[in-house]
Amino acid sequence: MTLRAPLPAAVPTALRQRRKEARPQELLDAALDLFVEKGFAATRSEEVATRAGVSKGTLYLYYPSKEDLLKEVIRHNVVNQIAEGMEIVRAFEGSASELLAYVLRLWWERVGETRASGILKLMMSEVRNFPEIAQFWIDEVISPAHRMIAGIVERGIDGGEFRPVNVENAVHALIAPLLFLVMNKHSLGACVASARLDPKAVIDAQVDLVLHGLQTAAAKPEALPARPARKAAGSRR
Amino acid sequence: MTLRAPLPAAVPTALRQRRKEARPQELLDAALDLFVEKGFAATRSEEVATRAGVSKGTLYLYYPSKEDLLKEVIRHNVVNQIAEGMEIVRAFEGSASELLAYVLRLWWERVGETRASGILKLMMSEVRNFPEIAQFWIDEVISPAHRMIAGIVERGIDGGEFRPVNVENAVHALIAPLLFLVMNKHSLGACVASARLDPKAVIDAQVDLVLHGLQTAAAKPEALPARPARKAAGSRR
Amino acid sequence: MTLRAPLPAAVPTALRQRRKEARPQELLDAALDLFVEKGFAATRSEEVATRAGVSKGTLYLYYPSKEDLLKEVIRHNVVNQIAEGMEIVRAFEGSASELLAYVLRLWWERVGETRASGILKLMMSEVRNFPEIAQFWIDEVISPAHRMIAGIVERGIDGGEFRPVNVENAVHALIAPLLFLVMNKHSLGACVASARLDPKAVIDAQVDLVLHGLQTAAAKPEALPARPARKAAGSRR
Amino acid sequence: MTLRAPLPAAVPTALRQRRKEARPQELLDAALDLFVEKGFAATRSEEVATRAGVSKGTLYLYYPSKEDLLKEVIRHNVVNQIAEGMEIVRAFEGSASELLAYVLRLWWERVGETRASGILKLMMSEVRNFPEIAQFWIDEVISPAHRMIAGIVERGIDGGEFRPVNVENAVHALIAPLLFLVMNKHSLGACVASARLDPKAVIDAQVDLVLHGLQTAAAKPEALPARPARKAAGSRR
DNA sequence: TATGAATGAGGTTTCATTCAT
DNA sequence: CATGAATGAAACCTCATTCAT
Repeated sequence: MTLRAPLPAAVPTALRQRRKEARPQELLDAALDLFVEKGFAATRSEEVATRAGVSKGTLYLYYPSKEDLLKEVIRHNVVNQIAEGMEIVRAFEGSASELLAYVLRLWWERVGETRASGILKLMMSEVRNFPEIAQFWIDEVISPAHRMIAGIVERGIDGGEFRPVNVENAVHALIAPLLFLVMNKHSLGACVASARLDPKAVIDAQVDLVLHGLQTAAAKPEALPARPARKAAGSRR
Repeated sequence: MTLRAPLPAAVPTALRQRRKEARPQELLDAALDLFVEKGFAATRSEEVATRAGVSKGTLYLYYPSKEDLLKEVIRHNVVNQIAEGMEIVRAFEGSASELLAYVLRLWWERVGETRASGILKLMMSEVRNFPEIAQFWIDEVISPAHRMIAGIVERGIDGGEFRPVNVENAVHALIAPLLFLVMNKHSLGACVASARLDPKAVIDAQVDLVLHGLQTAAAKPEALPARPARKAAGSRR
Repeated sequence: MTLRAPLPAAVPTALRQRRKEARPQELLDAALDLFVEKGFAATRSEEVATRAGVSKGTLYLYYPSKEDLLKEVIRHNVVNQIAEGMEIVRAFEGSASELLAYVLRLWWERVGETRASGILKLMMSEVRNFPEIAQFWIDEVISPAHRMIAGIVERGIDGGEFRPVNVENAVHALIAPLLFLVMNKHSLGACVASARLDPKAVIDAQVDLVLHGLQTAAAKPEALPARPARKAAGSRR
Repeated sequence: MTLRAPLPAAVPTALRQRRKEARPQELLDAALDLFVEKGFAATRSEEVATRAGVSKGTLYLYYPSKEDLLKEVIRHNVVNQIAEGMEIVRAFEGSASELLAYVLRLWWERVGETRASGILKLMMSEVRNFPEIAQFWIDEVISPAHRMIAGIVERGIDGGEFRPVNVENAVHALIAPLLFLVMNKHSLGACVASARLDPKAVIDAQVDLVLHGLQTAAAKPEALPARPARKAAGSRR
């Protein structure tokens, strides 16, 4: 929670200009962090301003109300996350198993590890107070993401690589651990060091497990080409 | 989420007595529902009182502050959930696969479907504001639950029924969809009908998938004795 | 601007009860005084509360917003002022001249001299900011009052006591000085002692003048039976 | 109340020059309009600037504070209104009745109909918040105006044209309807079309009525030479 | 015990004013 | 001179908590 010191009296033009243009982004970032950390209602708008290095009044120069700020935070952190993913999926040439493993890991690097992952927690925690956001979220995030994962699973089934499972449920099984990791990162894991999970390990294990579960007997051997499956070893607790 | 009508003017003594004894439970239930629905900060203590059918002042006769109420809500909804589960696991005589399937489904019926599931969402949303709860939650819920599931997985591995996977990660893979379902139930699924998942189907699919992933080749055929594995059929979207 | 001292810690029941019932009236009175004195926008809601002897919060227990308070102030001070006047007019048995003189003087005593007269200034100053009040004001005050005065003038014309002037304009001529006195009372007259008018004298003079102007030659002599017309004397400045 | 469009990108020097010199007047006009319409406290200084076609900062280059702006608005709209009137009165050669009728009608044309009339409403509404203005207003407006009207009335009495009434009160009776019209114009009449009065008709009627009331029997017939007295006829409502 | 009127600290938002450009 | 981004005091309003009954 590094609080930036208040602006010195005189700021050179160049810097002022740069800051002005950066303001919206800085405010949105500060707001996202705080909303995720403390919840929307428990975050004071002045805190957001202070963390972004401006005064209370300045925040209201950019966003007309705290609620508008929330909506903008969501809108801003949602765009185009999916489009890019779609492209990657389309271009990928390997097996469905490889693609799934790749996509899940990539998502963690691009979203899970970044500040944007907080949006997930924010939505989980706050949608019920802002139901008009729900549909937007479904249309922009949930549906495209489902379609993308579903496409991969279908590709695997069609190519004989996966068992003919119910696609929708397989999608849930693949998405659930990502959500699990994000929630851990932004709740318990943020409070208690010992509760913190190792995301990459969990994802690898999940990929291993689910692919094992999805694959037909014939496809099994090549299951996880990228990284060797971790054996239980002594860490079993 | 039964909203009780305001008390009629004259309440027979017997009923009054009964209600008086039920007060704490009613207050805790009302508080849980509202905290889960709107978040702790966004819930007014008067709302809790009103939903429990008492006046604002009465709430403070039972709980000295809103924060104490929150803690009591959590404490109250956490006790004994685990002990019982442990007993069931110990007594179970079938295969590890059967036991896992049984435990997951049972948990959904006993917790997921009940008001108590909200505690999970509550913790996800609020721990960071009440870090002193975190350790309690870990000690009373996370650790025992992990140990319980881990015990089953280990039993399966030791008995040659499961591959020798990393137990901890397998536990996460098994728990994640439960969390996924609970979060869905209490966030998006509560706003948008079309986003609502069918929990039993998701759990079945998850059990199917993960057991497939866990089991050694030899154990495969009997995977899901209780219910037939759902085939993808035309529902694949 | 006598500020009542804050309530002592313990107030006996009887008094508490009495005060609670009196609250709305006390708040409306305080609000009226302050809105008239400083204007709506320049009056802080806490001032209203303090002048009524309660805290800020209490004000909001009775009126959900400052604007609602204003509307209630207006509504409350407008009712039934007119109905009573109508009755008096109907029952009056003397000449139209006498009735006019009587009604104008009575209005000053019943309204002009009381706190309620401030409503007039309030309306003058604030209607444009609350146009939805305008029609209410016209329907409840302006129109009935006009009809009442017009009735008297018509009675005088029909009875040959007054010249056949345009009734509507005569009404304006009769009402204007009342407004003039009210505005004086609540603006300049409230600031500068020397600017303060003697309302009764002004009304008498106005009655004298307008009746002289209205009356036919035949009716003249009895013009002002109640009080002798003031001669200019030396006070002419 | 001409709302000026925002300045085009490039303004020819000549025009810019002209505008620059006109700035103070434009700002004062905008301020007067807004203060009259919304009240001093409810008018934001940015609105004034915008209506005058300049930026917020520019306003402060001309007037050091909103309150100073108000005072300047008043001072500016008050000067010389009176001096001119005095001259007219001195030069007038007709009867006192004619002069009164002329002066009242002239005032309406020169002040009542113009933006400057708003100053009256502004004073009524705001003096109590700015008592230091009160004396200025009395000295510059009230007293001279009274003296002027009083002079005419006295001239009439001295010449045997008017009855020897109390001059001061006669002055009030003559001024009241002007105030009445101004208040109507700037309050109810500005909100509700049906409440709008016809100022010239009201003034004529008032002149008619009061002259009738003032004049001695001998002077009566010539009462209103300029315009025919309006008969009640069917318009009596 | 139960009530609900009252309180006032604290949050959201506005806006007069400043100042670097 | 003119601009408009930035400030922060101050206004409106909320709500956790108290307390007399």
